[in-house]
Amino acid sequence: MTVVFNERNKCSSCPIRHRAVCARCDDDELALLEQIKVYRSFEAGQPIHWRGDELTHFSSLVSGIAALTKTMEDGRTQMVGLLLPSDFVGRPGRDTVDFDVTATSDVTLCCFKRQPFEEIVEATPHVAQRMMEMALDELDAARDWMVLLGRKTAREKIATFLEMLVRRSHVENMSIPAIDLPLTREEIANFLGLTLETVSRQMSALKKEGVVSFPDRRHFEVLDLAALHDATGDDADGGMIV
Amino acid sequence: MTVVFNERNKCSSCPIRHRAVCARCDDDELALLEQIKVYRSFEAGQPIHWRGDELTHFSSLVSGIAALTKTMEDGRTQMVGLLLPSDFVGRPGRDTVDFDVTATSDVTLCCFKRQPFEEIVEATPHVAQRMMEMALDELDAARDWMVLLGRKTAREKIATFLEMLVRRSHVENMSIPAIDLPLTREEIANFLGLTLETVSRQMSALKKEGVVSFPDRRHFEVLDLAALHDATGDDADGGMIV
DNA sequence: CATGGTGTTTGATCTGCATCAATGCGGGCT
DNA sequence: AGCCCGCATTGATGCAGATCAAACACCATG
Repeated sequence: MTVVFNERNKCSSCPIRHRAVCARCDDDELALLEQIKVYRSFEAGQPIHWRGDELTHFSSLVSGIAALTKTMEDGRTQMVGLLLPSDFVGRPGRDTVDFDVTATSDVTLCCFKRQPFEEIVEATPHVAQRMMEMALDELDAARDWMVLLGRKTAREKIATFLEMLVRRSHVENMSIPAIDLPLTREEIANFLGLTLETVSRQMSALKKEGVVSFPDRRHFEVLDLAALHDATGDDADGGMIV
Repeated sequence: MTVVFNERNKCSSCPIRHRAVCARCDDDELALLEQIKVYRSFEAGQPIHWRGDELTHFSSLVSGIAALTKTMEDGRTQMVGLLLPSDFVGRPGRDTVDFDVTATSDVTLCCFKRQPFEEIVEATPHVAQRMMEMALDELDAARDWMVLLGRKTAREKIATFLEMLVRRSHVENMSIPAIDLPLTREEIANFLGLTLETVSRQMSALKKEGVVSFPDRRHFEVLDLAALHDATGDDADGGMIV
C-alpha cells in the first residue's frame, strides 16, 4: 500500500521519520523498529520493485519521488500511484504487488524487514489501525483519480495535477515560490492518461493564459490560483486527495 | 470500504451470511453480531447513501446491485465502485464517504450499527485483519480500473467489463447460460468512462462478430470466450480483480 | 389496441486528443 | 567552442469516441 502525503504522516522527531509507524509507539516498540530498519538508495529511473516479485520489505519514502505503474502487453502504461516523501509502501498480509515501483528521481527508502514488521503490526493495534487508515486514504485518492481518468478533459487533468502539487507542497508564505514538478512530460502523461504532446500543449495553453509559468522544465509557479482551480472542474472544496 | 466479490467472501452457513465478518468468529462474537444486525431494503434507483452524510452503519450486500458514484458539478458522473452480493460497505475509523451509493436494482443490506461494530473490529484482531484484506482487494481493483479508464479503448473496456461479469458469476457448468447484465447502458457508460451510445455500439460490434449475444437487455451469453479475452487487451492471467 | 414512457440502437456529424513529424532547447561531454 | 543526446515544444493530419438526432423495442396502463 502506498499512502497519501499530508501533514499527519510526518514525524520529524522520530528516527524512523514517519508518524505512519511511530507516532503512538512506545519506546520498546520504537527500539524494535530501529532494529529492523535499513536504508536503501535508488538512482533516478531505477526500478525499486517489479510487478509480481516478492515484497521483502515494508518501507517509507524518505526523499525523492517514486511511481507505481502498470504496463499493458503492448506497452501502454498507466501510473496508479505516486510516492512522495513520507509515503508508505507495504501491504499487510500480502507478499506481492501487481505493479512496478520505479524511482523517478534519486530515492532513499527507510525499509523494515517484512516478517518482523508484520509481527509488530499484528501485536500492536494502533499500528494496525494506522495501516488501515493509510489504505483508506489511498483508496479515496484512487477514486478521485478514477473520476479524473474517466471524465475530465485534458485541460482539467493538467490543472488538477498542478493544483495537487500545490496542495502537497503546502506553501506557507504567499510568495509564489517555484514548485517542484517532479516528473517528465511523459510520466505526467502516464499519470493522467494522456500523451506527452497533449500534456505539453495544455501546459503551454495555461502559460499563455497567464495562469501558471514554467521557469524551467522541472518547476512551475502559480500566477492565478483561482483560475487554476476553475480549470480543474472540481467544486470549491473537493478535488484530489492524493 | 467496499470489497470485491469472490468465493472467499461467501459464507452460506452463517446468519450474517458473510465470511468477511464471521468466518473466524467464535460463538460469542457471532451472537454479538446478531444483536446489532438489522436488514434494510432499497428499491431500484433509490439512494442508499449520499456523499458526505454520516455513515451510521457498516453493511454487507445480501442481494441486488449497488453502485458507488461520484458526480461533478456539471453532471458528468463516474462510477468508482460496484457492489455485488457479499460485498461490504464500511470504513473503520471514518464516518463519511465522498461518493454516493445507489441501488441499481432492488437491494437488501445486512447492516451493523457502526459503533458496536467498530468495537468488535478493534477488539478482535482477525476481524480487523479481514477488513484490511478487503481494503487492499478494493485498492487492487481500483488500480486495475485506473488502467482501464486511462489507457484502454472503448472496445477493450466493454470486453473487460463483460469478462469481469463472467468471472464474478463463476459459472460451474459449461452450458453457456445467460449471464446477468446488472446495469443499464448509461450505468455501464459511467462505469467505463464512455457514453451510452458508444457502449451500445461496441456491444453491437461484439455481437456482430459472434463473440457474445444478447438475449435481452439485461442478459448476455459468451459465444467465444477466447475472442472476448483477446478483446480485453489484458495478458493471459491478468485482468481486473473487481 | 392505441398510448406514452423509458431505455436502446443506429445514423450523421463534429471535435478533442492521438499520431506522425519536425524543430527547439539545455546540459554534459570531448 | 562544438557536438550530441534526452527531453520538450510546436505543427499537420487522422481518427476514436462524443454529440446531436431519429427511429425502435419493450412494457405498462387506460
